[in-house]
Amino acid sequence: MRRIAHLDMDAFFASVELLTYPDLKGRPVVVGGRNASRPTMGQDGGWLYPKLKNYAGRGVVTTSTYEARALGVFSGMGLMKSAELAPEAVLLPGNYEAYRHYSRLFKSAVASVAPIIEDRGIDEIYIDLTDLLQDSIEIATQIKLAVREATGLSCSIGITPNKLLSKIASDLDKPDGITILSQTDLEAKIWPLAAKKINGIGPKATEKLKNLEIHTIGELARTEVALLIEHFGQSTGLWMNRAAHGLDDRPVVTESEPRSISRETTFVRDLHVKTDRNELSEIFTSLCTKLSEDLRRKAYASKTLGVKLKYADFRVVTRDISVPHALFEAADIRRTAQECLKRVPLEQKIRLIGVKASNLIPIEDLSQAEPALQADLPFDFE
DNA sequence: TCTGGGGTCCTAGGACCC
DNA sequence: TCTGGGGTCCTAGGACCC
Repeated sequence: MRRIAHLDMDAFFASVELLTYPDLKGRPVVVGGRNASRPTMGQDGGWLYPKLKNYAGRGVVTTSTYEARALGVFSGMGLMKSAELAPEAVLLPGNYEAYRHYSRLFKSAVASVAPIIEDRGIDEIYIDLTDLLQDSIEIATQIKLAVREATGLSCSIGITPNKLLSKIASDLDKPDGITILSQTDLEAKIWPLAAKKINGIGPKATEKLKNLEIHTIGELARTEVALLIEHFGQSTGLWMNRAAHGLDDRPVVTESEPRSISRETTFVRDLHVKTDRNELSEIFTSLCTKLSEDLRRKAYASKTLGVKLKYADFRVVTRDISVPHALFEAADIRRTAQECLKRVPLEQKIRLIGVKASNLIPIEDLSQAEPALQADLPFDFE
């Protein structure tokens, strides 16, 4: 039997901000907004904080403190809408360098206790505890202490036989909690929960399940697998059934290569190629330059370049193109992405543009004989 | 002035090859 | 003059996650 932990940092971005602004502790605080202003120092040496109600512009809530969540403000919510719910809440712009710094700190603190770690983004990880000797409760306590000593931050931990259950478990006692479950807890602790608590069941699937009168994980577990396959297809249907029974074989993956690297930006106002050509062109070039820098820094070249456009009405289109020789120079990216752009309808106003590199080849593998050079053999020997 | 940015994985049709 | 079955790659879109 495996023993897998899921660790989730509590309100991570907001909590990092509270380290800088400790007097905000206990108040509703929201992180988000691209051009939100930083707090300024007042006459008396105290901080003056910008309020949510004074923000104007595009943008969503990235993280909110538990006090803000109590007012109905959650991640992903538009800032203008959240200002109606919590006008007096403090709004801070994101400081991603600081978040990455604390992310590295907490992950290395965990590694000092339990080294088999799967990265799941900036604020959460899976940990394989199977080969450790101590009780789960002891390990969890030790990990939380190490994280707190390294960062001053709290986290919540779930420990169960697999990733699926641990992800659910870590959410059951938040913030600063520890939840340890075994398969025998399934009926009592997991089945009463909403089906969307299963990682992988999102808004669309939840809606479809609701139409089948399936709301909880228990109801999902008691549904004939044939019915699930009928509505969701073979692989999703089988997976949903297994998930509802708490079954999940996925290993903790400690290393992986990136599949794609991308840059995108939403404009302050919607733009049109006809009237805003120069501005668009400048933004497009700058995205290509940044993407090139990202590729160089991570030491990858790309054989498939793509563009993404979001129209004013939120429709999204993508176009991509594969090239015979992997590239990473800004000028090459710009030229190739331009080819993709030519195939996108541009009659309407645009709110977002993005550039993506996929089919990534590590730069160190690049000097190997290029397949294109060998492709010109005169005969087909088969 | 509702709705960010960076990712992963899956599906599905068509081209092309054997 | 009529019909295979695999396989891979490419492209576009969509669901989902943090």
